[in-house]
Amino acid sequence: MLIRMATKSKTVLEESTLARQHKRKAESRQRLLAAARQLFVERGYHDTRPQDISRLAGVGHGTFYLYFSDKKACFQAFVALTQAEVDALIRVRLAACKTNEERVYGALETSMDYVQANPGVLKAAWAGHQLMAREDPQGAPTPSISDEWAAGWAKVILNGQKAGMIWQDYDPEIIGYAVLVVTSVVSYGALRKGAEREHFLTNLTKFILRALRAPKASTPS
Amino acid sequence: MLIRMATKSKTVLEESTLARQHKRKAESRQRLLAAARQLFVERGYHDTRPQDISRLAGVGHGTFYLYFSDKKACFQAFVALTQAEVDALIRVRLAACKTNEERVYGALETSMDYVQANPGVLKAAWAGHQLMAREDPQGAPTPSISDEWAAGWAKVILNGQKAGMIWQDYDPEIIGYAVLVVTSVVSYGALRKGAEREHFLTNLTKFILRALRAPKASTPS
Amino acid sequence: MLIRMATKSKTVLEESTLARQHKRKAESRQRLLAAARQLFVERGYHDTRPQDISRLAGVGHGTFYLYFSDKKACFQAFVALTQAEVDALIRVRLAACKTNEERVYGALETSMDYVQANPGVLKAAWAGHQLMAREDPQGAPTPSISDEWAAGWAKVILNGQKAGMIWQDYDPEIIGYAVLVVTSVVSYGALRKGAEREHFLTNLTKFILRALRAPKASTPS
Amino acid sequence: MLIRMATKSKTVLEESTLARQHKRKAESRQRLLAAARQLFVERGYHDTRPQDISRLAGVGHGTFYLYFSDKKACFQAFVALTQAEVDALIRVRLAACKTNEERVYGALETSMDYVQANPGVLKAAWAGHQLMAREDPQGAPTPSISDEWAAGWAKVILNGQKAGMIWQDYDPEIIGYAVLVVTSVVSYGALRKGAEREHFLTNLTKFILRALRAPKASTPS
DNA sequence: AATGAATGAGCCTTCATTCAT
DNA sequence: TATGAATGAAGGCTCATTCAT
Repeated sequence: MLIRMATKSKTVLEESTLARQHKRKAESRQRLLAAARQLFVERGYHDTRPQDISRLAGVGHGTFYLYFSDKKACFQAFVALTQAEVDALIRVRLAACKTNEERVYGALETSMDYVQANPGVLKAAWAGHQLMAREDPQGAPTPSISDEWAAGWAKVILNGQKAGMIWQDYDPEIIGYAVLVVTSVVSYGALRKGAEREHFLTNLTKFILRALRAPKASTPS
Repeated sequence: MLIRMATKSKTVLEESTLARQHKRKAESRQRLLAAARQLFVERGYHDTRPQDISRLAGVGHGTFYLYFSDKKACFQAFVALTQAEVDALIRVRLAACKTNEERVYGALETSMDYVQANPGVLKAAWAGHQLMAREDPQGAPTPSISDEWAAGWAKVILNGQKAGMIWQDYDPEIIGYAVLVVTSVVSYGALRKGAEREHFLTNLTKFILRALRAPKASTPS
Repeated sequence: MLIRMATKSKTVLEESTLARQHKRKAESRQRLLAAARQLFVERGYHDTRPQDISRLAGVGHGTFYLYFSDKKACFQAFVALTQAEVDALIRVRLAACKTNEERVYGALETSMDYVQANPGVLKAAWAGHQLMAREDPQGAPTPSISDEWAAGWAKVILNGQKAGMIWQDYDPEIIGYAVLVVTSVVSYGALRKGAEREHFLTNLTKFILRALRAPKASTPS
Repeated sequence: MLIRMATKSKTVLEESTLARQHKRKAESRQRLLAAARQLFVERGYHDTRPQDISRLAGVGHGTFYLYFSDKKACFQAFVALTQAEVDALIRVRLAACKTNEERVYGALETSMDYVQANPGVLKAAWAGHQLMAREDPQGAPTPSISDEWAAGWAKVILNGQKAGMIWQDYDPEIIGYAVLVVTSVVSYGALRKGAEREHFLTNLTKFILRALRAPKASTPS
């Protein structure tokens, strides 16, 4: 009995030790990623050193390389994280939308919310991503953040066309890309000239909707 | 006699030397800029070294610093050159336009022509420009290429509004930026999927015009 | 009762634990040494990290330092082990030899057997040993593997001289070293050009014996 | 006339400038190689840093990489230099030899002279060379110093066999290697125990000659 | 004006070792 | 005893810039 208890307690101890280590490990990665995000945003890819990230994260230099094989790998993790965050937000928002108006407005507003809550993050992720592509032409052609989103818009447009809501003569892929680009204006221009959020959003939403909407309703008159 | 000859020949020599030097000086700068453009486009800002530019230009390493105080200065010269080129082309084209349709289509076509004639140049100038801005936050806030163009579109839009051709509820600055961004799609997406030039151009032109054009209902009064 | 049981079981537990611990301790050291040998041979001293050794041995990184104070200490343990192995084999073989012919042939064959059974081990031990010597000039002047073996040959030669079998004008130490070096050829050149073992061995044996054996003319008197 | 003089003097100036630069360039390489030799010998390959070499040579850190693409490349240059030096010395010496006795003795003496004049150099070149081989298994299989020399001995032996001076039952390649290894003893053991040069040389020469010489002359008696 | 050898601060990365558990 | 996350000094190398000619 005692033996079993001892054995068990030992096991418990080991487990808790392991658990604590795992927790610590996970924490370190989190802190590194948070620091990386901050610095990549503030200084850009080339002016951020692994050392800086480590110091800001409060860990040793070498620890960085326990979690990322590379400076590049760290950046890609940052990009992936950002992409996943925005993607999740938009997905949630769009799920509740029924009309294209709502979709466009929702996507724009969600992006803008994210941009305002995380100033510069989307811009940094986007800009750095372009660099990566050039530097490593034969490396795994990291699927661009934008490509997936543009494809999403293309699908929305195609559905709109089938329903007669969107001009039939559009090429969904091209226009999908155009819509994406307009929505991306929020990540660059949001805070310029103190343009107010509402004003900004309304203008862009109208712009897109008017460009898309087929003159069906207006024809029958 | 000997003196006069010497004097004269010296003067002549100096003149021709100076002339040649000026010519040579201008030539060297040209060649450096041409080399810089090629390399900045092919490799991007960070992966292009002054030494590479000099070698490609066929001049000594040190010569680079006779014409540019800095690597950064060289890049800015490249950006300014590119901007001036495109600007001139568009200006010429738009001068002959009478309707907004023509203006939009003309601007898009001119940009696309430039992009196809100089693949990657606009993209490189744009991308690198963003880097500069971050790296030197207090330095002369280099006027963005895009800002001027966006302002141009804003003016076009304002005029259109006065003439009742464009929705009155648009903020010219914001929509000017949106139009610019859509036109910039040509510099990124032009060659994707072998989309044919005509197809691409038509789609984007329609997109912009439909977004801008006010319904006839609003014209009367 | 409970106490006694507890006490007894505790004692039992301790004993078995201790026993197991000892066994485990010995096992861990063995496994580390085996892993170290493999890696030192495959990659050489500088390209083998304690972490690699630990992983290959299937123990934690820190465990390495429970058994070796140092990476260097681990290497020296490996060298000592290798030396001991070969030494034991040769000692056994020579014990049964009566003539110098047998001794030379036996030593060569034993070395070659070892080299073929453990490819690269002797070479690695030898090469690494040289490094150690240079890196730690004031440290305990690790007795060279070769020095002891050379001394062994010197003794053999001296005996041969006394018996009139070996040239009297040889300096046993120098020639001992020469013999050793020739025998060491097997560890470098054994597998070159697929030279057959027999051929190789015969050549080297003849070479050494002819160099050593005194002419019969000098025997009488 | 004056013009031509001016032109000419300019040309002369340019030439002398180029010449001086070339000279300076050559000098830097020389100094770097000399420093590299000293440090590789004193500390071995792994404990010598490019920085150390540069500092000892009296040039900047980066200058090192103007002359050697790599630390490894620098070491290989050192090895090649050493090999060339010894090779030239031996070649000169052997050219004047008529008998094998002279050849063996000459080669040994030359090597020993070199070793005494440049203590440790041969040893360092040899030892480091072995490391290189392991570290870069697929790299250009740098022809070993020893392989060429062994081949040289093999040729000597073959000729000796044709002339009936050397045992017919030897495989020239194997025995060539054995002879080389014995001669290499001088680079390792020369200064051990203060063995006197003459004594050492004589012993090794006898050893080799007795191993090689066929008992022709002694048969007819 | 032109050259190109020289410079050295600074970057990314590795790895032998420690220590909290 | 055993673990493995954490450490940070040190290494090899790059490249924007200077300077003697």
